[in-house]
Formats: sequence, C-alpha cells, structure tokens
Amino acid sequence: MSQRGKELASTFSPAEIEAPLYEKWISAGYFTADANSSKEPFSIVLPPPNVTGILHIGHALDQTLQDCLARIKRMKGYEVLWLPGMDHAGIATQNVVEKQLAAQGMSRHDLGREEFVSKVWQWKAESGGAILDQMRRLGDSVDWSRERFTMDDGMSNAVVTIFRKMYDAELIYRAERIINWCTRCLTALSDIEVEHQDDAGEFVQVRYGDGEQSIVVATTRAETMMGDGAVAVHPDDPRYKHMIGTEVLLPLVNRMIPIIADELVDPDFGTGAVKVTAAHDPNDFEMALRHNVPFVVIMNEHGIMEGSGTEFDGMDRFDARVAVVAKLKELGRIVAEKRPYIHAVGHCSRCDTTVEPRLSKQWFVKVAPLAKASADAVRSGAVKIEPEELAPRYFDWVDNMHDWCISRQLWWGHRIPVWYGPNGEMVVVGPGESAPVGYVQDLDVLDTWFSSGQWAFSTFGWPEKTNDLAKFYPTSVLVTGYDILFFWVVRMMMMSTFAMDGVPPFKTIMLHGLVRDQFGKKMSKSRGNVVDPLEFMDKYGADALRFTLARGANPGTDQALAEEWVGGSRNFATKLWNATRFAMMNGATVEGPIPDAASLNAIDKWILSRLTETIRDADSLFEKFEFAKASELIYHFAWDDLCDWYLELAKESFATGSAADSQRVLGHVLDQLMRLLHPLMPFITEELWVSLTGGESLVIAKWPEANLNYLDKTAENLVTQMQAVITEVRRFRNDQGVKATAKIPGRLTTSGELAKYASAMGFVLKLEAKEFTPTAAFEIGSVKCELDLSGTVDVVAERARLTKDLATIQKDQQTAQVKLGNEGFMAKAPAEVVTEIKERLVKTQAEIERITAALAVLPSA
RNA sequence: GGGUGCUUAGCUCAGUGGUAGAGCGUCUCGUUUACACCGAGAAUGUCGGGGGUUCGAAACCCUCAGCGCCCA
Repeated sequence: MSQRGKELASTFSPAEIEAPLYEKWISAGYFTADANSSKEPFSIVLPPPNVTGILHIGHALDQTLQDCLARIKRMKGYEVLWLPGMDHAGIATQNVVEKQLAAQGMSRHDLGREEFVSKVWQWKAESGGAILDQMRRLGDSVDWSRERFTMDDGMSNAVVTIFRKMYDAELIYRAERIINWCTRCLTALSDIEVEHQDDAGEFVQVRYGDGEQSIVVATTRAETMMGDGAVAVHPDDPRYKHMIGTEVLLPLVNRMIPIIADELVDPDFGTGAVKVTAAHDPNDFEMALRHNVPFVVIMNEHGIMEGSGTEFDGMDRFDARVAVVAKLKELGRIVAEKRPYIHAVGHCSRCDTTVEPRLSKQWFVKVAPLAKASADAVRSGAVKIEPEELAPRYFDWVDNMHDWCISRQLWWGHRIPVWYGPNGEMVVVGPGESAPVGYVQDLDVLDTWFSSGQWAFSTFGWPEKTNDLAKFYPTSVLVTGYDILFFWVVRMMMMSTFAMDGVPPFKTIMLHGLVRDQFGKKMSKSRGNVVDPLEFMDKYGADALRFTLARGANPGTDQALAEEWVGGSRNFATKLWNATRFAMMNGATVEGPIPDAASLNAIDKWILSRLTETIRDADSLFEKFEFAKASELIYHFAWDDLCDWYLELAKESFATGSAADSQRVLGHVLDQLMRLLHPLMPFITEELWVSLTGGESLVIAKWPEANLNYLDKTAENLVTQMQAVITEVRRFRNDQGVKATAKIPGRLTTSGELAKYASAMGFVLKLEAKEFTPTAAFEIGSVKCELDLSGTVDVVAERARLTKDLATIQKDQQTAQVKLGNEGFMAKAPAEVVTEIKERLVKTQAEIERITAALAVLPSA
C-alpha cells in the first residue's frame, strides 16, 4: 500500500496498482452498506447481468456510470448501497447447458427434468458468473455481502409469494391464446422477446371459390390456408359488400367457408380480402372470436404441417409454402404473385428462428392496471426519466401494452406454483404451503423477467420487513441502457408498484445509450467490430476505459468508441501521474492552513478561482447525469489550466525557492482535483492522493465543495493576459525559427499588476534577463517584448505573420462595423450586446493601428 | 405503415438567438531535470439542400434529401 511521500515511479503502470487497491477497499469494508446507519440512504440495484454473461463494453459503460454515482454519494456522506447480482436467464442458460449435452450426443430429455436442472446448477457453480470477477477489474464499488441471484432461496420465495398475491388479485390468469412460439426452443415467448426483421417473403393472390362465387385473397402465408375458417373483408368495401354472409370454397381442402365483415381489414391492402386462419395468426384470432370462426390447427410445435388432412402433412412449414403455391398454380388459382416481398417477420430473440404464432394454453399477467400505475408514477413526477426526451417512448409502451405471457416451456427457471388435481382442479400453492395429495405441478416455468422484475425489492429481503427494505427502498436511481426500457424497467415498475403498495422502485430512471464502434456502427459479431473491455483494461488500465466511456456518455445518446480514444485517456492518467510527481518533488503539500487569498500572488489566486469554478460546475453536471460534460470539464482543468499553465507559471517560484504559498496552494488543488476525479478514475486518483496527503482513502474522503470566496475575476483576467502574451511570443519565436527550448536574451516590459509577473512569463518563455541589444521588438496589448535573435529578423516570416493577423482583425472590425451601422440592430438589439460590439470595434481599431505600424517599420525584404 | 431522432473540421461528437468548439487524426518544430503516453506552433467548416421568421440563425418554423432507431 502506498504511503505519503513515497516516490512515484516515473511511468504509471495501471496493472500494478489496480488489483491491490481493490483488495484494500474490499478488506476495509468501504462498500458494505449499513442499514442501521443514520446517514441518508442512496441506493442503486445493479441491472443483473445474465449468469452466462461475460463483461461486454455495454456493461462497462453502465457500471462505470453507476459506480461514479455511488462513489460521489459516498463521498458526500450518504449511506450508499449498490447491490450486485445475476439473472438466471432462462432460455439463454438452458441453451448453454443443452449445447454441452448435445456435444455428448444427448438431449435434456435423456437426463430428465430433475437431473437436467441440477446439471444447470452445477454449470452455474463451475462456469457461471465470470462477469462478477470482471466487475472487480472495473473497480465497481458494489456491496458483495449483499450479492443476489434471481433463483436463490430468498428470491424464489418472493416469486411464489408475488405469484400468489397477483393471482388472488386476479392479475394472473390462464388462457388459450395465440402466443409467439419458437419452434426451435419449443417455448412461448413474450412480445418483447420477438425481434422484427425485414425478410424477403412472398405475396400471393389466391382465388377462393369459383365463378360468380369467388374472391381473391392476398397472403404471405399460403401454407396456412388449410387452416382457414373464413374470408374477411371490410364491411364498407363496395367490391365485396354483396358477398358478405355468403360462402366460398376453400381450395385444396374443399371446405366451404363464410365471408365475414370486420373493421380490422384494410381495404387498401392487397385485394382487400384476407383469409382468416384463427389458430395461426393473432389478428385472425381476434376476428375469429368476434365472428365464431372455428380454430383449425394444422401445424405442430415443431412447425411441421399436421392435421390438415392433405398431402402437405409432414412437411416443414417453409417447404409447405412452396408446395402449396405450386399446387395452387397447377390448379390455376394463383392470380398474382410478388417475390421477393419484403415484410416484417418475427424472430426469436434468442436463436433467430422465425416465430410461429401458435394457439396454446398459457399463463398471462393482466397488465392494464399495472401498466396504468406505472405510467401514472411517471406522469405524476414520482419517478423521473432522464433524459426526459425518452419519456414519450416509455408512455407509448406502457399505454399500449398487451397482456404478458409469463409461462415458458423450459426446465430452467421458477416453476409455476400451480398444481392440478385429478378432476381438473387447480390450486396455487403459496410459500410454505403444500399441494393436496395426488395433485401434479404445472410443467412450465416463469419468464425470466417475472423474477428480475422484482429485483428492486426482493433483493432487500421482501416479503420480510427487513431493515434493508426500510432503509434502501425505493432505490435512488436506476441506471440502464434505453434498449431494455421495455424488457426490464417497465416490468420492475409494474411488479414493484404492485408489491410495494404503490411505491415505485426508483426515484429516477437514468437512461444511457449504446456503445458503438469508432464509426458509429452497431457492434456485432457478424460485423467483427466488437471490442473487449477486458483487453482495453489490460492495455490501458481500468481508469482509462472508465474515463473514455464517461467522457462519451451524453444523456440518452449512443456513443462511438475507438481504441485510440482509450489510449488518449491513458495518456491523461499518465499526465496526472507526472504532474503529481512533479508537484511533490517541488514540495506541494496539504500541511497547514491555506494562506489567505489576499496574500497570494495572482497565479495562485487564479488557479484557486478556476478550481472553484471546476468543482462547482462539475458537481452540478454530475447531479444532472451529464457525465460527458463533467468529464470534459475536469479534463481541461487538469490538463490545460493546471498542467499547461499553472505548473509552468509556478516554475519560476519553485526555481527561486520562494514558493511556500504556491506549494500549499498546489497541494490543495491536487488534493481537490483527485477527489473530483475519483468517481471517474478511482484507481490512479487513490494512489496519487494517498501518496500526496497520507490520507486513508479517497473512497471515504469528503467530496470537494466549491469555495466561492476563491472566485477572482481580476486574477483570471490577469492570467488570461499573461497567456495571451506568452502565446504571442511563442508564436513569434516559432515563426522566426527560434527553437522553443533555446534560451535567448529578452525582456518584457509593461505597467500595472501585470508588471509583477514579467519574470514569471519570461521564465516560461526562456528569456534570459541580461543586458542586450534588441534585434526584434513588438507589442502585445500593453506589453512590449524585446528580443535578441542574435541575427536579423526573418522579415518575410514576420511580414507573413503580421499580414495574417491584420487580415483576421480587419474581418472582425468589418463585422462589428456592419452591425453597428445597421439601424435595426441599433434599435432592437439588447444594450449589452451593442456595448459589447462597440468595445470590440475599439479593440480591433487599436490592434489594426498596432499591426499597421509594425508593418510600416519592418524593413523591406 | 405509425412514431422518433440525426445530418457541424478527415473521423467521432459537443454546441437551443449575439465573432464556429473538443477529442482523435494531419502538418511544422523540438528530447527543456514532471511527462515523447510529451511540449510549442499551425492548417482544416458557404454548420445536408432550399425557403421563411428575426436587427441578427448552426440553433426557431416550413419543405426536400439522406441516414438511423423504436413500434406494427
């Protein structure tokens, strides 16, 4: 562990300090929350990663932002709880273990349910949760003593409890419906587990019936026509009005089906007549209910045609489509066909198989009352969405939600706590209860999101009335990507408001974007542009990765990420390291009181003023979740103000040995800067701060407060002038081909306050203060600069420099003149703007005179 | 099809009415005892096109074009 005054290595190596520092924080127990504390609580639940997951760049962003908030609040004196854990991830995890079995030529059915599930637990114990170790690498200040898993005993108990509670409240029911079915995973999927893609299908028009009594329907799914129970048209469609109520012959199966009228039919789509396949299409299902159309099932769970009584039985659904169309063509019933026909088709979000709408008996959550409560919580302002521009998307979703299918035909997950009796009885078995003898349990498990929807309260011990629940619920803020707003956030809102008597699970929902590649393209395996956060941490350190991500995190928007930018953040870390090392070599200290501002020189006053502004503005940006802007602000203070200017300007006093005040000021500035940066870059700041101050740890150090007494516009103006002078002289030297490192005789003369700092400026400019005969002289504002170039001035270069300056300033002058000559501007622009432009005009005129004069005395080339 | 967002320097992005900015990249010079993972200096934009509002527009309105996302 580092100690005060320890000499810092000349190069910063993240790998050497990160792991030991994390160990230090853990063993000190800094991240362990105390539910009995009198401090105000601040709590976050980590969006639980899948137990199968490894840390990807999206996690790194999500967790960096959460850690940053947690660390700030901890430093601000809150009792902070950041609760970690994992999700059992039903389908994903089952797939992983099934794949392993398949490698041995086995299926889960060879093992049987019980053995398979224990195999999954075994897998979890051995290979699951790799992501948790990777989170340590990132520096996450989570409370490991409270780590949870969505299938641990406590959460399992909570799941059963809430199922019972919702069932009793008639919010859970069982029904036969059209659900999204994956023919590969062999399970139902909820709407959000279906991804719509534009696929190249076909659009064919088929003539049903014959002669007078015929109608042409348009469809993309010809293979389902054997299951048709009707043809539907719009009630007001003049083309078909006369046919409503009559029957037509359904080809291939030669069955008579009615023509019905329903508002749902779009007369402008296709022929305006559609087939109604009640058992294989959700819209058709709705229509069928209204019109008593029979449900004809013609496909099995694998997507194989079955029960149609035609030659197509036994064929795969996609082969059948081809065969059916071919047969219809043979029969002369194809009127038109379009191929390819691009349209949206649902795919399983897990395995990409085309989803099949399927009639089946499933468990559902009646979402209307829950969704309304969730919407109201945001509308009333009880829950804030950040950035608020994303709130309409939330409303759009919760206001139009379909009932949620929660049963899954899987083995890995929370088994539905419903038991069936021998005579069709059904009983929900709550916690601690047991089913009557002879009853058998429902075979299905619950949707993963059913349990993770309880993450904000079950993790605190619900349904027990625990101290954690009392202290930390509702949580302060939920940080997550906008991409899982619907998957998870809405579910948490619904489940929590229901379980917690109307108290929503968080006060603020902070949404961030996705991390994309360096060209702003989505990362994907197929594109080959996926980056590995662990690799970046290995190469550049965790702080560099975190800082890069935070610096790109504008609220609610995606960010691009390139390896070079992480490298840039590593450079920043090295800069901090070297600046601190240099400061300490020059006696920077936090010992003793900070001298009264009044007694300080302008350079010290200036850096304190800038520090104050930086703390004030960064703090306010952090409070508004403006991570990118806060990071940018601190970065420029540290690099530009502190390193490029303050340290350079202070070198003279360090060199001359009269630097006691500056040593104390510099110590203070670094101390405060490290605190301010700690949430973003916890490792390096800790290392440097402990070394500088001898303090125990930044994790428990006090968050910096802006001392407004340090604000000093006079000092700021003075230093701004000094910067202008130095920059101009450097430019002159550069144009004259004088190396920046070369010491040359020279002097700066001026009057007033600025005169006191002529030697500091001269020191930065490497001007030798000795007797000499100037060969070059020029003015920057009120400052006269005389130099001995030990030779003649490069007249061509100097003329070019001055001519360019003149052109720039003349343009400025013209702009100002045009404005002031504009009657409308003079009459309507605010007084302060007019004053500002007038001042600008005066300045430009002075500059023009100065440059013109300088050009005039310049010898001709 | 409905909704929504974007278009600013080579790239990625800030910038919601008053002289166009950052990071990375580019060019020139430079190893000065904090730092070459660095320093100094420089170049680079009719702010997607067109129209309008305004004394004044990158910003506000309309329109067109291109790209993206969400939902169906």
